Amino acid sequence: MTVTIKDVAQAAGVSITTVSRVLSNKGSFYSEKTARKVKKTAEKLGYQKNTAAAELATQKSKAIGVVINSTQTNFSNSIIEGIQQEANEHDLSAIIVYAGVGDAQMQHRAIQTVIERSVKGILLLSVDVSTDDLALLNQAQIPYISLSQAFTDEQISYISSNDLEIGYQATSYLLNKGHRKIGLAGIDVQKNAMTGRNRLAGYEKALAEAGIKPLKKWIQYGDYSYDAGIDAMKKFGEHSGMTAVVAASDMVGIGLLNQAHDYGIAVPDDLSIISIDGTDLCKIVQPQLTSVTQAFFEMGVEGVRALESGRTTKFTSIKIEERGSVKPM
Amino acid sequence: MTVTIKDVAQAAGVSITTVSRVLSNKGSFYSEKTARKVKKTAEKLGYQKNTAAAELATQKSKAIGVVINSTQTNFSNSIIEGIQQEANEHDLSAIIVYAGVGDAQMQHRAIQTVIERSVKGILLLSVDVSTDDLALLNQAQIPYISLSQAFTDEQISYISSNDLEIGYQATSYLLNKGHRKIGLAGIDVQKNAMTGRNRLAGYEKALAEAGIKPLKKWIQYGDYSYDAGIDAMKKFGEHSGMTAVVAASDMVGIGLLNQAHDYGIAVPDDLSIISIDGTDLCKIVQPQLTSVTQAFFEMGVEGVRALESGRTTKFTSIKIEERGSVKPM
DNA sequence: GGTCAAAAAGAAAACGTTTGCAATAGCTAT
DNA sequence: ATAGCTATTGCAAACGTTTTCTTTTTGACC
Repeated sequence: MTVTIKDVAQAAGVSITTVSRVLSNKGSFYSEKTARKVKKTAEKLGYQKNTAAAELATQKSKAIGVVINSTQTNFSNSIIEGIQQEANEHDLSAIIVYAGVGDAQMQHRAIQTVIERSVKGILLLSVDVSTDDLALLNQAQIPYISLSQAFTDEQISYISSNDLEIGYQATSYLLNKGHRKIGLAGIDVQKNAMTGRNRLAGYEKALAEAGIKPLKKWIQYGDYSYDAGIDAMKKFGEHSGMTAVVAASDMVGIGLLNQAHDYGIAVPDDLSIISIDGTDLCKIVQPQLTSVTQAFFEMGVEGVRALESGRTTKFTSIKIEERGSVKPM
Repeated sequence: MTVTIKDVAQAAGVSITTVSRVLSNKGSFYSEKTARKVKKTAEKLGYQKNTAAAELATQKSKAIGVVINSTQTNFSNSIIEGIQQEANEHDLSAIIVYAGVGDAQMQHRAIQTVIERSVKGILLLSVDVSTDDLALLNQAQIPYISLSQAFTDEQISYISSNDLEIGYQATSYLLNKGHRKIGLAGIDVQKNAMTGRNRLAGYEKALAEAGIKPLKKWIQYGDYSYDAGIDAMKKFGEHSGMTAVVAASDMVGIGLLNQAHDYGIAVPDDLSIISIDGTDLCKIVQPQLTSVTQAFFEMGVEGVRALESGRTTKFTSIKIEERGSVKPM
């Protein structure tokens, strides 16, 4: 029923070898004339390549697997776009599979799926790799890279922002604006990924350098979500005495913003907020959120490049974008 | 290097047939004892199935292809989650390919990619199918369904909201609240998809039933984006006389909201806004946006069900969610 | 026209599964 | 013990490509 290379060969009056060579552009093993003929009949017959067969024959895949944790989706789109663009460049296709949210079993299964498709490399998007996952990954002999999250475990390569630097710069920025009582909201320090712990370390470092010891209540943990922002603000309370907060993500920043609004705390007049991520969300709230912006698109691009060229551990750039949510003391 | 079914067979002292049957759970063609033995050796050797080979042999795929237009990404996540959940249910995996934004060639190529992987079905997410795409799709003999967008072309099955009804209900809701001068912002009526035209028709129908003929300037076209919302509000101007607007999407709604804010127009006191989509974005702006909420997750679920069961054209439910952006006259 | 190298084309094996069919082993009923 | 089952196992072909190795064709040169 489906038309194969064989049908094309027959119709064009050549061997399947020739058809294969023409259709996969294998240099100059054929004449221009036959090439034209083959291409035309292929077109006419509506031939579609069978990737499964090709990959089986060549023993290599033209696909990269992307495993994505669907929780923090507001920046993963940018990463995926970066991946997609660079993949196109290398004539690769991306197979994206969702790992659910916080479901260890589903996540394991997602990894399994891409491995079984014997992709040439795996990109892990905000995936909190477990020991089991790691074992599976290593056994499969397929290169993999974590995107946007760093791990202590030496064997996990990653491409991400330098989270310590993020925490440090965000906090320093506020210090430079004259703030002294600075909070940190929404970070998660329980995960395998180092993200939360590193940002916290950066925050503490900047504060320490300024001779400030943060009160315990200045630091509110959470899962980077909008609700975590709301909760953090509630924990801070209406009269915290704090003048500025570093939000662990844009969503946390917005949660903070809205709860502050409910409390009648004006941003940035009464409270300054700087959020981490710098996605488009920052621009659609009022006031717009000043942010430490990460280079998500670039992470995607660099991810596939690293897969192509061998492993690399690398930080992507960050920059502070000033909008309207921070005011000097 | 990679361990195959053959290695497992050898190590376990059985034929590859038996291994194949055990590992793919083919009923009771083997004894419990051998099954255990095979499974154990497979595990020990770190065997991973080669999906390409399996799909080639069975002539059928356990994957569905999802082609997604990356523009309107704020609701596609929900759809994808629905797809993913239902796919898991059916032991299917989803291959997601991005079609870029408004790049006809890249879109065509994305469709090509999933076809070449001979998936068992294709889901098109907010893809504005062109004539060329359609030809390709039809020729491939693979069932496909458009999600979230309907087309006039009879041959394109779709699962989406009833856009006429959306426009009608949104407008009627405002009419019931006593509004008379009602605008419509951000719709696109140029595309192949009927979305924009249907919503416009619903809007006009509701107005007509109330005996109102909309002024030309009440209707502002756009591409469903945040900027389209900003632009629309600018076109409306500071003194439009309108008391309510239907926004073509949440992003448009937020654009409207912010530009209104800049003009010193209070929402909902001076202007009511109802937006179409009802994603989480509605809840993170101030005031929260009242919306006609679409069942995106359900679209995803129904999409893979339809692919499993044969084609269906079907509308998913919509409902109005009252939040803070509409006020009775 | 004959020689020879280069270019073009083809035959066949290989990739790792699944599966129809054949073969064997293990029973039960005689 | 034997025929006749059934439950289990194995052989070998098939899936649609790619690629190595051979063979054929072409055409440039004398």
